[in-house]
Amino acid sequence: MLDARKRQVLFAIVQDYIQTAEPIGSRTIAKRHSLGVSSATIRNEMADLEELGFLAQPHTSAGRIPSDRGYRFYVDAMEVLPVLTAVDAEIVKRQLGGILRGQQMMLDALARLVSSLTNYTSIVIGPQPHQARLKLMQVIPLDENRAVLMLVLDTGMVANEVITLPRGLTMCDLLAFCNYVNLNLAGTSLSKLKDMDFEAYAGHFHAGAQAVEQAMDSLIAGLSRSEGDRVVLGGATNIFNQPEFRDITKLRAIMRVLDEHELVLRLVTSAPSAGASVSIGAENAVEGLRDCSLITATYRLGGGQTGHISVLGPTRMEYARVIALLNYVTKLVSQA
Amino acid sequence: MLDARKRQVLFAIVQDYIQTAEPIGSRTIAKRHSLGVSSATIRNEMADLEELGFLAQPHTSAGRIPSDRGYRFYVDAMEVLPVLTAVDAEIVKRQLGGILRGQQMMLDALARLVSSLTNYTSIVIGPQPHQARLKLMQVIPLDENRAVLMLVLDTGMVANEVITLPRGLTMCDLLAFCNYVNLNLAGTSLSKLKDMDFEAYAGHFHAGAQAVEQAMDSLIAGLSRSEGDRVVLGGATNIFNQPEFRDITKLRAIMRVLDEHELVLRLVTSAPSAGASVSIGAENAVEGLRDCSLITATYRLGGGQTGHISVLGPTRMEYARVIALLNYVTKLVSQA
DNA sequence: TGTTAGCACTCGCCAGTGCTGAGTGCTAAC
DNA sequence: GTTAGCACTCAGCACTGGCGAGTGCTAACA
Repeated sequence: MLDARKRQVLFAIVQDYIQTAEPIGSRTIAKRHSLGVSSATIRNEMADLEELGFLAQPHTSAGRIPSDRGYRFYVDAMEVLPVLTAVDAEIVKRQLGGILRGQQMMLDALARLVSSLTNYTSIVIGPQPHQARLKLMQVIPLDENRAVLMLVLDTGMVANEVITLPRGLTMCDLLAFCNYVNLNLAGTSLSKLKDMDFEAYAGHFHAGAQAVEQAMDSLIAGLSRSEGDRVVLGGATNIFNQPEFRDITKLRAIMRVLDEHELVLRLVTSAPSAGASVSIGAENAVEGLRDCSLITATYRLGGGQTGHISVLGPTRMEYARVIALLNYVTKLVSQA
Repeated sequence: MLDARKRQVLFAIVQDYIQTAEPIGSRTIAKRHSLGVSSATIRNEMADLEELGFLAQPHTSAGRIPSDRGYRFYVDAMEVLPVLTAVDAEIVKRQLGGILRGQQMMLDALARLVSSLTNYTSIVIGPQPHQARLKLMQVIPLDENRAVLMLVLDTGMVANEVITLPRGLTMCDLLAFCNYVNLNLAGTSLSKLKDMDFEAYAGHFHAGAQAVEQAMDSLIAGLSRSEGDRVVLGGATNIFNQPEFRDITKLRAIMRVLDEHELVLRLVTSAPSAGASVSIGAENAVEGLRDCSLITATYRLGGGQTGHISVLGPTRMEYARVIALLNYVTKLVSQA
């Protein structure tokens, strides 16, 4: 597609621009990278690359910057997976060890780790136990008319809610209902539970059936939400440090996107799940991320649960390093 | 302290500046507020007010803007509590009703409500059950070597964690430990539990005592964290809309403060808890909030639990409206 | 004694100007 | 195919003068 020298020139520009955030001129390349040709030759190559759509010129007499397509070519050309420096790997291993030792995975600690290592904003999506099934329901009386309702899934996930007994519903009734659920619904999948009508099950109470129905719905909703809504951001303020976002309107657009967790969830989970996937600039479906790149990697826990870790930065992103990092982190998380 | 006309002039400037965010000139006041005197007289008053420290002049030939002290005087002078407009009250009542109906208080829904009504950033601090006591410990086996450990407090708060049985620790041992805890530690306060050494209690197991100790510590830490770490932000991006924060460095300073939840917690909880407390500009101990005002109100649930709702905005804030709103919201929350 | 009109003065803002330097594209020579 | 040289372009910067909003001061007035 591109001859060897064009690739060298393109890669030189991408790498320099990632470092400096300044348009790169032909003389700069001739000096900093020893390609063995003069700046004039590089100028010709650059003109060709621009015509092919790999480079862009902010204005007539400025240097060139990579276009989205240029970055795309650069990323695709990294046929060998970029490797992590030993230092980075050591840091990750040590810190991640601490995070994973606790039985519960701390999504926010994970997000913080990734963002502090990359200096970009990180997005962590918690695992979604699609196949989770009801293990046990429990009622724990607190006093005469309050009790904790509790649902436990076989994945170990727990939802609980305090219920105040409405008139006509006794603690005994509630315990009976609980027994009934345990006898008949243990092993039912979360998605089936979601569609279930508990008012019918609770129907043999004289009153208070709706209250029970309402509480159960809320519990199940809580469980399914804590399934999908597990979007955690890390280092959102790192965006402020990028010179391309010194313009406040761009910043605002990005922040607005990050605020909408459902949107973020869709964006991240729609990435192909093999290895680290990169979407550059306008490749992002969302208008506000037109100047951003998103790198997403997937981790897999036992039991078919999967989650994602993403890094959001400007298109001028340290692709190699971030990809290496995400691959490493997801590998370690998956092994835990 | 200030004669009637000086107060009128000061209040006029504060109110106009809150609306326009532009320095206010003497002619503007003479026209918009019918004080019955000419702009020249107002100029004299303004010069006096500046000398007294209530006003400031961005540069020689600009209008005046209120200083921190000016805002402070304005706020203190609202001896009658500002009232909420009927429209606002209606919105709050309807929306808050929905939020409070669910048994668990949804802190983030609350934060969203307050920020959407005020167009500022809101900070909600969840209730801290200082006096919470252990109600019950439970072990729910999931399979041969995994179980959910669960602690329930008398407030209805629940913490749970999946534990994988280490070598030498059987499910029976774990259940025995659980019984032991229930017999001996029910009714113990959370703060005491925090200092407790469970390894000793679990000591009659041949092995696995540390694993239990570790899990218990993590559970208790989780409970005390979900006690205090319940800092929820709403509408953080609203700050972007304020013209005074078009400068990105100020914005960054504020965001950095908001990112540190412990700092925010200290800041908000240190406010005097009677009514709505206002801290203006440099009154905020934190450097980054030098240009902000923070209005904090406290809500009280049953059982001595208290929490806070704050609104963070520029010093040029709609004090009256926000104070009225916070008073109303905290009243409704406290009644629920 | 307080209030007011008038006037000179200040200063931010804006548009226009000229200069500089970085970088390009083209051409002719190697 | 490569290179040196040169004319050209254009953003950025500093400087300028005019405009307008607003002030402070003074002298006259009630």
